[in-house]
Order: sequence, then C-alpha cells, then structure tokens
Amino acid sequence: MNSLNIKPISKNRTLRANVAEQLRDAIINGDIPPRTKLIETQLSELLGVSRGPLREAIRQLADQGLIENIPYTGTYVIDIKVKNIQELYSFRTEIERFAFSLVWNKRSSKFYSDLTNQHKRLTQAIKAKDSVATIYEELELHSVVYDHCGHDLLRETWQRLRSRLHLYFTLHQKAHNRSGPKLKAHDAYVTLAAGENLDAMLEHVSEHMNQGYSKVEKYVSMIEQQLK
Amino acid sequence: MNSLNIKPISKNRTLRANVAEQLRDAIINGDIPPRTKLIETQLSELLGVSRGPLREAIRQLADQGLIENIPYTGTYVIDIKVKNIQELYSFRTEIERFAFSLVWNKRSSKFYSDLTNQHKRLTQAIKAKDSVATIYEELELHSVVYDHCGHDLLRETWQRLRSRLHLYFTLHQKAHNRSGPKLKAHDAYVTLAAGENLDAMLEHVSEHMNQGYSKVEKYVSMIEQQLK
DNA sequence: TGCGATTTGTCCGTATGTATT
DNA sequence: TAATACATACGGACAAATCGC
Repeated sequence: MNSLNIKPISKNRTLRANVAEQLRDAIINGDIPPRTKLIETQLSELLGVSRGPLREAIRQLADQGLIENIPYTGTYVIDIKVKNIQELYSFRTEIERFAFSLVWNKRSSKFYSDLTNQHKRLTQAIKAKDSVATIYEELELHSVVYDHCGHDLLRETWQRLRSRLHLYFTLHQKAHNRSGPKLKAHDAYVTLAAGENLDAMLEHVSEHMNQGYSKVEKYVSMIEQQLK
Repeated sequence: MNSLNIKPISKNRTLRANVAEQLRDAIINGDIPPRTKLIETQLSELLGVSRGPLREAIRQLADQGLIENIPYTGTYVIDIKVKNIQELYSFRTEIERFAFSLVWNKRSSKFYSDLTNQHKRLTQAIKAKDSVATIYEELELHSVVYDHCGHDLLRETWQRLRSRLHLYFTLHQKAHNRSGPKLKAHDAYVTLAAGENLDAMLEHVSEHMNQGYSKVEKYVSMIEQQLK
C-alpha cells in the first residue's frame, strides 16, 4: 500500500529516449553480451523504429560508455577489462567519500528514512534471492548519498558510472549465480552513514569498495585470460 | 622546428563529429552565447549538412552538458549559474587531487617535460595577451596530470568538465577583457608538481581552485542577478 | 592486389506530434 | 480555438568505407 512501486514510470516521450532506455537495460542485464556488434538495420527492425532515432540513441549510449562506436565499422557492447574495473572502483571510492563529506552536516530526516528504507528493500531482495533486484537495490542504496548531497555534477557523474557498474555486477552474478552479496554486507555502511563519525564513514567507504573490487577482480581477470 | 604545433590534426572522419566539434568550439568561444536557441533547420543550412548528422551532434553536446534539450521544444546553450560554477570548482578540486595522488610515484621524465613545456606555452600566451590562447593553454596545463596518471576514467571525466569550464572562462574573460590571469599564477603549481612534497601539492590544488573560483564567482552572480 | 558484399554514413521529402501564439 | 513554427519520426535512396575472399 504505502510501499512505492519501484517502476520508474518515466514515460520517455521521445522515441530515441525509449530506445536508449531499452538498449541500456538489455545491455546491463546481460541480454546483449559484451563484444556484441549492434547492427542498425537489424535493431531498427527488431525495435520497430527507423534508423534515425536509433542512431541518436546509439550516440547517447556511446557517450555513457556502454557501447563503443568505430566510424564506418560498427558499434559494439563494451568489453570487460580488469583495468576498467579497477578504475571504476577507485574512482567510485573518491566520489562517494566526497559525497559523504558534502552531505554530512546537512543530513535531513528524509536522508535517514531514505537510507533505512532502501536498506530494507535491499535486504528483502537478498532474502528473496532475486539477483536482478539485488543488484538494482544495492546501486539504489549507494545513490541515496548522491541524491542528498546537493551536488548536481556529482550526482550526474555517479549516474554515468552506474550503468557500467551495473553491467559488471550482472556479469559477475551470471558467472557464479549462487553467491549473492552477503545479507549483512551493508549493515555497517548504513549504521555509519546515520552515525556521527565522518572519518569512520569515509574509512568504511574505502574498505567497502576494496572488498567489492576484490570480489569481481579475480573473475574478470579469468574472463580476460579466456578471451585472450 | 622541434616545437610541435598545437593544431590537433584530428581529421574527424564523420560529419557528425565535425559538426559536434564546430558547435562545441563556437559555444566555448562565446560565439553562440548562453540561452541561445539552436534551430535545426537554420543550423543545418548554415553548416551545410543535413539534419541527420546535426541531430546526432546535438545529442552528443547535450550529453556533454554544453547544451540542454527539451523534447519537442528546443535545444539551448546552457545558462550560467553560480551553483554550477561552485560545483565545477569543488569537483575539480577533488579529481585533480586524486590525479596527483595517482601520478606521484610514477612521474616520468616525459611528465616533467610536458609540464614545463606547457607552462612555457601558457606564459607565452599570457605575454602575447592572447586571451583565447591563454584559456586554452591553461586548461592544457591542467590536462597534463590527467594524461599521465594512467586512469582513463579520470581523464574522461576531466574532459567532460573541461568544455564547461572553458565556456565559463571565456565568458568571464569577455566580461572584463583586460584582466587576464597573472603571469606567475601557475609558477607554484608547476614547481610543486615537479617537487617531492605531495601533501603540499594537494594543498596547493585546493588553494588554487579556491582562488579561481572566487575570481569568477562575483562576476557570475552579478550576471545571474541581471538576468533575473 | 583487387572485387564484391555488408554496413555505416548522409541526404531528402514527407508526415506527424508538440508547444506557443 | 485555430494557426504557426518547429522538433520528431519515417522511408527510400545513394555514397563511402570496411572487411573477407
């Protein structure tokens, strides 16, 4: 009843936006695997749109870093590389620490409630063993601090990373789909974020990221070797 | 002879890339002032291209944050707002400190030479009172650390900020075109970057940014009041 | 080296949707 | 309410570039 449905009722009014959203979702959910070549004529027929809006959507996803476009050659879903993961995690650490520094002295009651509510959703998804929802809710949990820090540029930067991060999470999940994230992995995160010790929070962010990184690093380096 | 020409011989092979570059340059050089509405039919005729590539270029510049698109309504050059400037500078501080931390222990001889050469170019531009070149060379100087830190994601993020920063610099310059940057404003920056005290460098970056921010803040808040 | 097939890039004419007046 | 201006979308056509043979 009072639980808001997660569905983002974003009625994208333009076709290009809808196409971009559909393609993005298909990629980050693993339905279109890395290295796949996106052929315009095929896609436009599949999606039921003309090449115009499709090409504009492709341009947007390329700017977001989910696909790579080589002129006169083709557009490909990005590849997995250890270096990219490492960069994603190290950069994430920096900006999330920055976000907490910004939000710390102006944390509102809504911040606390958003945090706990989102933690609840994540816990439920984990308990339900819904791996797709778990990934989404974990990213949503981390989005809370960006949404409340009042720094549009920072939030925008986070959103750009989020898609790629989502893709890596999905691929990792699919590789060994039984080991989801630990049930209590985010307890300390939420507790500290609602506490009064900023330094402890910042330190925890760094640790949390390192743990996440080492979790996927081995898998990715293995994949990279296989493809080599 | 040995001095490489600055001209980026980037023969953009696709029309959309050329159009995007032309539009971007026109905006950051102030030839197309903020709030200007970009009308597709006019632009496509002016540039001598069809609406297809033009629209794709517009989508790219919108993703870069230089223009804003409102569906079925129009595309406008971004507005100037104090909050945006403040965000730009605070975020820049964070990522440039991060970049120096990354590069510190692997600074190569090329890093030092790039740094001093670029400082020389900046100095020459200032002496020549070439305000357009001065802005470009100052941004190039700051680009050195990103180019050498070996973090593609960080460099990519910097490039995204750079266009907006360039625009603000240009507008500030045009507002009172006699006060260019001080001749020795970057001496300490270069000296510290080539030195051995990382903490001093990081501290200087923060100070350097604060100075830059306060320089444009008053001007922008004035403009913002005028337009209100 | 060249040739042909495939795909991307580009142009144009037209029709429709939307906001504004 | 109607009319206008413009963005959006479609479909067909052709040019240009890449790749495999």
